Amino acid sequence: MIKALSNETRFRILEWLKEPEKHFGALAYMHQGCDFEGGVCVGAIAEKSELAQSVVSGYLVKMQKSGLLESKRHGQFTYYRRNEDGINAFKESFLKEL
Amino acid sequence: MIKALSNETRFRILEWLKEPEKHFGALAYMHQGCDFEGGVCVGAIAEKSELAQSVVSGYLVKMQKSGLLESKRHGQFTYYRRNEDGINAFKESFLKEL
DNA sequence: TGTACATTTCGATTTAGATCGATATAATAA
DNA sequence: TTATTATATCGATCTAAATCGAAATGTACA
Repeated sequence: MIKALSNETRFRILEWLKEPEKHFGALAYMHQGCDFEGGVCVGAIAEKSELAQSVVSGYLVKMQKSGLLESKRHGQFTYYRRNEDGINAFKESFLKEL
Repeated sequence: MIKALSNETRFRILEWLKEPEKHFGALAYMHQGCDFEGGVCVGAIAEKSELAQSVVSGYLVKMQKSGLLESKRHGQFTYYRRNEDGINAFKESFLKEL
């Protein structure tokens, strides 16, 4: 997880996803009431980060595997959002071990 | 600082330095009452990490510049110890931003 | 002063990470 | 079924990190 955070773009993505409505267009993220609130689709994150779509796709997979993000496929879109449980667990172990 | 922590050896060094007396020989670290208590010399850290001394020297410089460690030269030895202020500041900003 | 030892710096090599474009896969819509 | 769009994967290239041994620097001491 530390390695996932050690890249500046990946770090920023995690910040953007704290407030999707502030950083992404209304069509890019899933709204209140849906079954994956706060999730943002890959293309929107790629556009915002100004990196190739393939790069960002790989980043997101990596961040999910490390426990920073969680994802859900919805039709042709894959939505990613913060995995708050994973992040909090990381924070705790970080405070203890460091 | 995140990048400094993203290397496993560097991370372990920081852990070792939490309890120098448990991880290093009595001659390797500075004892209570001296002017740099808890400091461990480069050679001892290099030996423990099983990497070339030149590698570890570079690591320690990097960790100091990032704010994780502080150092003091004492004769021919350079002693390194945790920079608790820097580490705590990092923890705080980490909890807030993440 | 010159030898011994600790540390740092340097140059070279190997490995890992970043990044892209092209292609493959998956889902939708005509 | 075919064309379109979204995402994921692949192969190639370039850059950064890891790592080593050798040489340079700094310090102590005979």
